[in-house]
Amino acid sequence: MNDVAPPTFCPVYRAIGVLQEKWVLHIVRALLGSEKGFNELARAVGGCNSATLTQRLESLEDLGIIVKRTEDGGGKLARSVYSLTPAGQELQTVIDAIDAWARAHLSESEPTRCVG
Amino acid sequence: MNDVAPPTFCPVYRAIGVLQEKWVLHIVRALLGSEKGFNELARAVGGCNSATLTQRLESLEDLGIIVKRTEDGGGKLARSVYSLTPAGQELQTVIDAIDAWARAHLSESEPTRCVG
DNA sequence: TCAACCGCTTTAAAAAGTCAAGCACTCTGG
DNA sequence: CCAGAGTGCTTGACTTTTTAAAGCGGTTGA
Repeated sequence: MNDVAPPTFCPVYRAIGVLQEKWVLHIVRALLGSEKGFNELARAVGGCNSATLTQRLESLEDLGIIVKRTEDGGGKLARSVYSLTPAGQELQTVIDAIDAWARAHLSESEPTRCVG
Repeated sequence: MNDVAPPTFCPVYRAIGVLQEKWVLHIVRALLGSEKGFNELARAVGGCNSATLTQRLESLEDLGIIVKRTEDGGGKLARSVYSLTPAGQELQTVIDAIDAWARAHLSESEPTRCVG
């Protein structure tokens, strides 16, 4: 009846809350390679639709994980470029950990047609 | 016109797909401390409802990340106990990476009322 | 001019998650 | 003995999130 107060309310909890949002890790991973434009990023992520992507990009920017830069490519056409902040780049360690785990435990019984 | 085939279709991609499901990382984190019963786990995770929890637990078991053991506590009352498989325990590295990142980049401007 | 790219936004529908209640059962305390 | 609280879930209705598909204003290239 008496609800127990959230037992552990630390940064980790918040971080998990951020990173488990759909597409977030994919976005970060795509951006770790190189900065990208909107559609370019959408293609790299693979499967995320523009509405969701826009939203994720906004909240990730609010969190200081990515930056949006609008570059006036010489003349008219303004291109938006998304890239990781230093904080975002440090998520590399997280991706690496996932990568290592995945190779060790996920590549066994699955199709895993890993191109490249 | 020609749709590009999924560029990277590797274990990592799958792993991210698994780990970004809502509550999954919380569940793993809770279970890293010690094995737990259903309601106990629900409380440790904090905020996940039973329907979702049941579902996550099932898929995590299918993936070989957790095991469900039904122990006949001496007499009648059968208690379900969930614990991590070796594969699941190795997610510790992922949680650690998130933890480290969170402490470095998430504890700055936020309330972060970390009890304990 | 027309088709194809850019970066998005909109709208409606589908999928996912949540709340609250309840079931069947056991164990504890007055 | 029997209410009350605990166990592990399931169910159904409701809300939130994600989705596909289309579209818009603009540019570039054939």
